[in-house]
Amino acid sequence: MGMSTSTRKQQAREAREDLILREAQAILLERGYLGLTMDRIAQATDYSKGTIYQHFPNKEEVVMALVTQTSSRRSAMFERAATFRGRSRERMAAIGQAAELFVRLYPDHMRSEQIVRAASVRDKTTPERRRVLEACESRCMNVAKGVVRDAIAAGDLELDPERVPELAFGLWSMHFGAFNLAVAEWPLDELGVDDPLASLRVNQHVLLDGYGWQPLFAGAFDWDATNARIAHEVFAGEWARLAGEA
Amino acid sequence: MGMSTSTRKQQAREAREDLILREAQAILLERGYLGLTMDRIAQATDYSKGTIYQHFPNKEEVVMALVTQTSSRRSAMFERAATFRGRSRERMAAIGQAAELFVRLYPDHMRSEQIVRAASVRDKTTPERRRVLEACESRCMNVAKGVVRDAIAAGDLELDPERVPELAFGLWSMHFGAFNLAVAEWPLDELGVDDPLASLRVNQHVLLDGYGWQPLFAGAFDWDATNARIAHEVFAGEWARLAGEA
DNA sequence: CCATGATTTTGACGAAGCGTCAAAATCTTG
DNA sequence: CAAGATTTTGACGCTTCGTCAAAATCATGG
Repeated sequence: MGMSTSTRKQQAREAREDLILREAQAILLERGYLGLTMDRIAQATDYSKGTIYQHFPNKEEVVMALVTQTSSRRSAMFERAATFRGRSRERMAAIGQAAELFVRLYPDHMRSEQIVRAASVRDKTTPERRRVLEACESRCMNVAKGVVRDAIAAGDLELDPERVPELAFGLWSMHFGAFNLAVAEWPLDELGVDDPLASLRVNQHVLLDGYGWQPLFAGAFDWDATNARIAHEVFAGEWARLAGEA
Repeated sequence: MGMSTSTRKQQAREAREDLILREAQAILLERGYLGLTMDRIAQATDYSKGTIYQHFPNKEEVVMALVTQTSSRRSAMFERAATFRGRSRERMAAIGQAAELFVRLYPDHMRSEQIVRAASVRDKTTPERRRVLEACESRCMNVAKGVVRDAIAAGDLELDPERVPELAFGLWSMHFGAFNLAVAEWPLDELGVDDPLASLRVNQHVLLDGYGWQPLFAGAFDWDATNARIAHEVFAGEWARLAGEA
């Protein structure tokens, strides 16, 4: 058995895994989590159930794989956001824009992530794949923490370095909560919240103002211009795609 | 058929429903969401499956009922918190303490709520029971909004009344996110977040500082004293229970 | 090109849960 | 207490899961 054989097999395997995930994604989108079954995946991919099980030990793992795929895109967007040329707080604003853009591009991802996070579902997945997802989160968190540290170094923010994770966690929990509330079609408007994402945009800035991170949102700084610049210089492609889909 | 007969039947029915929910709660605690089955509930209650189905059309509704029960306790705690005698921002801090106390008293509730919020699960529940849950949320939200309005009226906070829901949503999303992240046993500590609830306590105050709500957290005010007073004057019973369980 | 052994694919199968419903049990009332 | 109304029961049909022996396909040396 030559190297080329092994490679060819490996490639075929990967191609098939891609196909499985593509079809699973489509089924998930069309019929929801409960409508996603291993039999249906098999049928859609024209493979037998046994073959699907060669790739994924259960459907939770399939969903986990989908979540992981998309999550790594988010990490990449965060990393790209942090490269924005501007003051530290503008770079953090870029990360915020990345996060919002992400949920708007992949609204169904949040729904899947919610499922995968539920304890009973997560218990059926392998630690290995969980690790991958944790790594994505870690990347996002590290990008954010890096920007905070840069802010301290640049003198834009006065904060004990010990408290950097705390600040990052504040942003994360606020985003996580708002996105999950926004995506679960709960009647938020009846509670007076017409546009949760808009509220989030403000609250995130208010939080950073609370930390005294310069330049303040409640100040003379032209944040509209910054947001426009971020959209143009970092996420032009994504915004175009979003506009195209709508 | 006299009135007493009807009443007796009604009472028996309610007693049975309580029993079902109690047993379901126990099973949920012990075996998780996927381990909760209608057959097991039937077995545990010594009724047949058909009888269980007389009360709940599926297990999603059972969980929904459990979530609703506990949620209404949270609403009550919020309402009690708002009665705290103090300045507006202290009263909001009392609500914060209520929220934290609640997750610590019922950590499993958050897990169930997470499941019930997932779209695929929620779709199987009746609109009627969803309404009940929404009503609980509405109560919580209204308590919070009331305190914010009081703050504006008292001059502790300068804010366009239009933006009251926005502020409330900021707190809600931050809490919701942090609680869900804390309760899903994800390795947050590896991301530098050792004590998510402690971080939340700070971040919630930082957010309100960002809004300029007096008296500020980052000021001379003695917040430790306020927290102790809240714990003692409003939630003495709950804290005792928490200490007893630990 | 074929034989042979390794590898992969298949789908039938047992187990488990769901929700239903006709029959059995129980209760009500004249 | 008899007859009719109501409630309870659990067996049944259906769906999904995950497995595994048999069939199909592939790799390799002659």
